[in-house]
Amino acid sequence: MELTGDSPRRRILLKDVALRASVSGSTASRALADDPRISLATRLSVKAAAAELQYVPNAAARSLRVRRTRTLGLLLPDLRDPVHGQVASAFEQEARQQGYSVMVVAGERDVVRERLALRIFAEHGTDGVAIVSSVLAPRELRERVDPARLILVWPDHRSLPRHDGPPIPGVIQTDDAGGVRAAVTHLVDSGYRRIAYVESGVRDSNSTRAEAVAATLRSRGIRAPVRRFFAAVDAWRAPAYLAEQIAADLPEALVCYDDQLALALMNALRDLGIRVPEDVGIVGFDGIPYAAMSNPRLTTVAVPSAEMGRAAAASLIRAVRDGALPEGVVLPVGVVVRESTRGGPPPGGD
Amino acid sequence: MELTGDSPRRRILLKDVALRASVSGSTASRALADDPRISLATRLSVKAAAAELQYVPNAAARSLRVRRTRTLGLLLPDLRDPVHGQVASAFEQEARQQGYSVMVVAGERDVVRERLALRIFAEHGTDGVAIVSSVLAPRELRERVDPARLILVWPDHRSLPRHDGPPIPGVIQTDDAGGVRAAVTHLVDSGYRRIAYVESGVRDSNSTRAEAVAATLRSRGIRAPVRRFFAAVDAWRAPAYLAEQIAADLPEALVCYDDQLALALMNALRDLGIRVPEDVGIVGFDGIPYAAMSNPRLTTVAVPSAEMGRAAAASLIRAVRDGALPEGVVLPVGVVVRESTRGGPPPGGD
DNA sequence: TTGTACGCGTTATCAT
DNA sequence: ATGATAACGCGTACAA
Repeated sequence: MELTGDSPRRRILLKDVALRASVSGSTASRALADDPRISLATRLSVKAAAAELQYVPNAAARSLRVRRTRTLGLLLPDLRDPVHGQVASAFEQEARQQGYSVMVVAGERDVVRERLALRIFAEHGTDGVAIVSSVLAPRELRERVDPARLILVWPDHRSLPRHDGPPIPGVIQTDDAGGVRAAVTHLVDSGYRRIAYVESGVRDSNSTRAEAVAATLRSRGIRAPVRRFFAAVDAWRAPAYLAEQIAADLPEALVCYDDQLALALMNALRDLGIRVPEDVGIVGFDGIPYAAMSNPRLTTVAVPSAEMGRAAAASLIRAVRDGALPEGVVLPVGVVVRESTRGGPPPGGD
Repeated sequence: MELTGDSPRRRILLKDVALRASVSGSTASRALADDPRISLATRLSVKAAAAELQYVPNAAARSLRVRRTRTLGLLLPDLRDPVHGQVASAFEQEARQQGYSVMVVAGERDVVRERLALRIFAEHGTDGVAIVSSVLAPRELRERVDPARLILVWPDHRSLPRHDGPPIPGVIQTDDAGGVRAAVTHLVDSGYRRIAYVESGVRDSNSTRAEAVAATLRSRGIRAPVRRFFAAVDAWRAPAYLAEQIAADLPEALVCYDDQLALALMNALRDLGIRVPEDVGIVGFDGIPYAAMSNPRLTTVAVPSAEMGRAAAASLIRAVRDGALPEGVVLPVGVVVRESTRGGPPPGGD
């Protein structure tokens, strides 16, 4: 069976290229890898042959040999919300620029799905994995994934040491507490006193923010306990009930778990005839683009989501290359004062 | 070298499992695959061994053999915007539920990057690929990717036959023109006459919408040519200049390329003292969640983004399984009337 | 500078 | 019902 049996577009193999360039398979392989031991002439002719035949190397075969896939695993809670979309986007972009592909899995804040994701990554032999705000404990993560090839993108998390210690290798953190502190300081400086926090779900990041609100108020000598409202995880879809609760005992300002919730709440409060910021000040968290376009524009604690994704990919690739975790990073988080709180700039800014 | 040489966590192989269960490699393989020829007893004992050893199969080796990767490629323009985030999310979710992993690449509306993506998919041997609104022509796509394993998620696109013909196999379309028609009809019925379209970039989907606006107005006997404003691709980031242009010759209503642009414009017009909908009506496109939370809430043409992603994954998997493209799909697109146009419901609805 | 031969871990064919 | 063996496509140690 010679050249005859080429049925509908058989896949081109390395040996086809080699044959065409009249060299051996190994030479072809080396030529394509720009091995300096191969003469420039043959290198060129092999590449020409590869181009003509539209040769595409088989990643499976290659990774079976070299034990690397040039693939990264990215596990995050959800691709829908702007923050994680931004993180994923930046991660993928950085990875692609460095020659890595990325396999994404949305864990949906579900333990089972997250474990499954890790298994999938293991099966596919991703060179490294990055995990964004998982519900699995860091400890379990490091058990299931080679810790030397694992980057954690973690908001200021309770189960990790506080950010004011040294950065933890392989961990990208954000100074959530610092951001909240700045926001609450802004509120207090603007004369707000009766400040409430609107919680969301039961995630750790929520507690961090709640505690930061309370701590800052305490440090400013405001003794009344901070009022807390509880929103379901997806409350932003149907915030009417929550808005009513809040309206029934309206504080002077609301610090919300995130921008989605803040925007939804602002929207629902409007239906109740409550004006922002005249009747109540509102502060969000995340700094999504829509926070800058709402009416009134939302004062928020802005997190560098794109930088988180980029840094995660960059760190992960370095970890893969060096075989050791790079320095951890703590990214700054700051308040952006807009129109939903008093003391901000006059309308028209931003 | 017996059991001694197990240096830092050697990876567990199938033969380790086989050894532990005292069967051959082939039996182990079959047992794990639930091959009925293997006795139930050995099947169980093999699985037990695999579990104890935490065996994880090597996908590279497997796909080298079986020529399938249980991996899907997803190429889309951008993971940042809500629409594609939604599509990606639904795609990944459906794929995962059916046992497939997904490799995403953002093409960023760049020809080179899109071609690179296709090559990456080819190298990794994805079982199929889905392409969302690419800038590459369908023709080129079908040249570079096996057309029997290629799903196109295509808004009502000029280079494809119109949606009112039969659906095209392997293509998920949306009835963009129909949606725009409904929106413009709503405007005309509400008394709007001088209607302008705000374009974005030079993409085909833009033309489809622009033409649909014009055609609908014509069919309603409005003879004045529709005024067109031109926004750069990323105009929503800095819409002030565009807003000034529009304000200088204010039409009665604006139909915008998409919601982001509409929201940004509404925001910028506000700075110019122009009220919506009193001074000008605004219609968006996409139906992103924030359109429902703006002030005033945005009237928009809603596209079923999640369903697009889900359908794409489902179709692709069927294509992979059956070796042939499933029926095409045309998804409905409808106008959602809110507060940014007159004739909508009174404030408080939605 | 280039070619030969082997092995990566798995599944499938063929024998038993 | 199970085992031995070959093959998937590539990279590389070794030989020439």
